[in-house]
Amino acid sequence: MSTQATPIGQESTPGQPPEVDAWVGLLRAHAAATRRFNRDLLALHGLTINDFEVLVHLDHADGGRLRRVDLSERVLLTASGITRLLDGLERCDLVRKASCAADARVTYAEITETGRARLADARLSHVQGVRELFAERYSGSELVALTELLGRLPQAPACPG
Amino acid sequence: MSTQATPIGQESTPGQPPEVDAWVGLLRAHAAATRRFNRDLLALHGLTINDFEVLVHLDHADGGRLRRVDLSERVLLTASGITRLLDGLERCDLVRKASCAADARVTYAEITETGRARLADARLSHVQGVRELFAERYSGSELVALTELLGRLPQAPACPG
DNA sequence: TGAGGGTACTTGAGTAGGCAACCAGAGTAG
DNA sequence: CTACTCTGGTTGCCTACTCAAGTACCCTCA
Repeated sequence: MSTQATPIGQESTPGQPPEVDAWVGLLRAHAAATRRFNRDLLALHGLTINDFEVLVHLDHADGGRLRRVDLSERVLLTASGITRLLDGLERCDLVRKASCAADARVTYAEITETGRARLADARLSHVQGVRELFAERYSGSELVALTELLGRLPQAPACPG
Repeated sequence: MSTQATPIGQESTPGQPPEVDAWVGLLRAHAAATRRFNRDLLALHGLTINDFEVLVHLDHADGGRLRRVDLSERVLLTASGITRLLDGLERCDLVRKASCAADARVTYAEITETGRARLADARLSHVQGVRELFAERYSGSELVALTELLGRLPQAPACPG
């Protein structure tokens, strides 16, 4: 019984404090959107959302390469998560390893030409999908507001505590 | 270079259309918050976020029971996801099966007394955690706005297309 | 120079959850 | 009653990820 009776199909979890409502909303929104995008991306381009995000970051990075640590911060995966994700991308030849002259510990992940091509391809339909989903429901200023609000939350790179 | 230089540690993915920014924000916010809550919830009460949500819904439901289908809509898991999640909860005796007289196909998930107790327990600290995280960053009206905005997204129960 | 501690990454083991294929009961339609 | 379809649910197989432990390297500081 807020401003507007929940427009949702089900009552989500009534009577909760507003913080919890927001959290549940985030959870549901993420679950729904994620599933949808993942499915599309996977079906059309054989990439998961995270694969895609990683490629985007590499593509954008200087020299098309990033240290694994930096990647893991950017996409919020653990180090091991990144290792395995990159394993997959390497097998598909979308990414290759490169070593660092200055520090033998680091292995760069470097996007390949195949990777760039695949990304360009996927970007087209994925970004399109994202834009549609969001544009259908939000005005420009609402998008800005949403982004700003969401932006306040994250930044727990790996282990906040 | 928007209204306010990205307050984030890294530039996330600059130059994207606003819809994509919002989407990336959602992804990151979810990843960060989820990891944190899941860890706490798991450490303190041996529950995942989804376990918790399921218990909440059961607790709130009429007779403490719901059909699996309905549960899966509420927490946005697939049918199989729900089955396995409930397997776990049943093993811990937090939930039990109950059959439906009117329709032999359905098996209710019914919260047990142990389940209610565990939930009450977990709720305390979890809700507290959620409230803190959100209250730290949002005013009351911002919370409402955020919830409303997020609420527009979901509702792809299983297979929208 | 060599011991201690931090950092980059990998690996082993385990969990969550998706998809596809399946079964069983429920509702029709003939 | 049989046949067909729809719906609720479970199962097999597989992927993505996490955590914890381990390896290799860097960087002190004595």
